[in-house]
Amino acid sequence: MAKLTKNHEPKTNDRSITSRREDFSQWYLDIIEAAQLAEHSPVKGSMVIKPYGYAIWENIQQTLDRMFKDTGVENAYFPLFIPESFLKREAEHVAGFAPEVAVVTHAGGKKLDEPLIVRPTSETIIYDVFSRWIQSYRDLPLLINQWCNVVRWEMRPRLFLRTTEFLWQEGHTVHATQAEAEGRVKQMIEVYRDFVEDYLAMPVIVGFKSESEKFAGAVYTLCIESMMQDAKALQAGTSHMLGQNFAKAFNVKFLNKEGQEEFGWQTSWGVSTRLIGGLIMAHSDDKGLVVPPKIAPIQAVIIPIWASEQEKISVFNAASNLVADLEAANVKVKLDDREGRPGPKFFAWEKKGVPIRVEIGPKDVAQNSVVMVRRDTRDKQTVKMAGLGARVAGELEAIQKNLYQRAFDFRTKNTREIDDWDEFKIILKDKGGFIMAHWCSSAECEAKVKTETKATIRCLPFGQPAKGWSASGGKKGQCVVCGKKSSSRVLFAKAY
RNA sequence: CGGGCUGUAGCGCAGUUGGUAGCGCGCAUCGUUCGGGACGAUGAGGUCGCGAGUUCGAGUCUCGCCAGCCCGACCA
Repeated sequence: MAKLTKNHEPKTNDRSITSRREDFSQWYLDIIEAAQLAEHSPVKGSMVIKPYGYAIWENIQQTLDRMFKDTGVENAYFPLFIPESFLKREAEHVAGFAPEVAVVTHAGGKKLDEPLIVRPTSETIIYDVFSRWIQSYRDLPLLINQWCNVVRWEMRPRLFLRTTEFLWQEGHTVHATQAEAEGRVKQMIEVYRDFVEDYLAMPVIVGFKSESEKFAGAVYTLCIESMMQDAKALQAGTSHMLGQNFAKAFNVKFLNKEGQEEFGWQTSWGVSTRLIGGLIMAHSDDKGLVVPPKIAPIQAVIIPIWASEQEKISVFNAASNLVADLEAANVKVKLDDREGRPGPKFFAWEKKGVPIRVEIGPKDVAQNSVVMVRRDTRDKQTVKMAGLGARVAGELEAIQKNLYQRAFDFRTKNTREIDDWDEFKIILKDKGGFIMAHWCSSAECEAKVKTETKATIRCLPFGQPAKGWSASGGKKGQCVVCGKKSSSRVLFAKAY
């Protein structure tokens, strides 16, 4: 578990980001503990999410939920337990998930006729229900989302990134045509991209998963991939084109305008509490968590400083005016009115990643000013009390931009185009990061890369000149492994 | 399931050739303090991972088991 020194600094305090890569997992755990986000539960692999961590999740939920609803999606809820036979109806799906499902064999004091699985994802049970909801093309498109927990019995759990039980949302849609379904797949990955880039300030690369990495049962999978501060990749969200695979397995049919029976075209898409893990690894520093303002439960904290009782009265007086001013400017503000010295409070809020700290003491009251400190740069300045709300709001925007830019620059610095197999191996061993390399599309070459370097194909990127990698993605070349013809570069990286 | 490391107070750790349990932080009370982790005094807190064995005596030695972490296979 996390080790804190006697002064409660994360123990990697004096190290730079690069040197910390050696001990990145410990650093990551330190941040989670220091920020009071989560802890291990008595059951191996599951975690307790503490109030502050959950508050971040709630902000993620609320924002995404609004974005989904803007595209016509509605929320619903489906059962936790799924008959085992459901899982088996789609061949690829069962092959992909069977090893990691938890199975309930006994309940109510007796053995069940048919075992129930705890959902690892809900395609099967939802589509069984959909088959009864849908009769006519007039029932389409059906656009449903659910927020829930799922269970996947993974071998190596990791707080937030891969826990046995995790919270997520899973969207499931049914469409009358293939084209419409494909449009939805694209639309939702773009929603994820917007959310992750604009709110979580994590630049992502959007693309297709390779055949071997796609969702079990999908025709193809789109994903967003982000780079963490140790230059490894994190899959932050996926959107699957299911074609008619599940429709055929679960009898999701409708009558078209011509009165003919057709199978529906389906999609599913999801993001999870893993996003919180991504947030931590993308932005935090050796002082603790750094939360982008747009997702922060508390955007500004006011710390009053006083010695005498008289000072306390005047300082609190001024502080409560500031609270009102900041609230009027739509800043989520907290006044830390606890007893105690200011020093420990500074550290406590810094560890939680609150974007802006406002210090107000007798000197400030006398001069009608306050001290404002940014979490991202730790830049400290004296500013006027009047108009503080607007000033802080502006600063929050600047922090949001800066975090994105910092992550973007880091990714750029650690992304390389490689055409030589030996160089490919050396770079992955010594530096890691993203490698854009040509690939012949064969599963053999993909597997060879994985065995020899531990890197995988993260995605086959779309061209995205505006926001991401844009170099010679479209140019033809030769597979970095076997030398055969390749039509474009793909993204290789070691991943979480 | 393989390879390595670790289990002693809430957390981090020390504990010598086997001799009756310690330190730091944190916590509680009081006082002085209060602009980047204050100081003093007093105090609470332990089935030394579990179980056997050796011994007058085991945190320490032996055997077995369990748990956790790291590295691989799995993965949102």
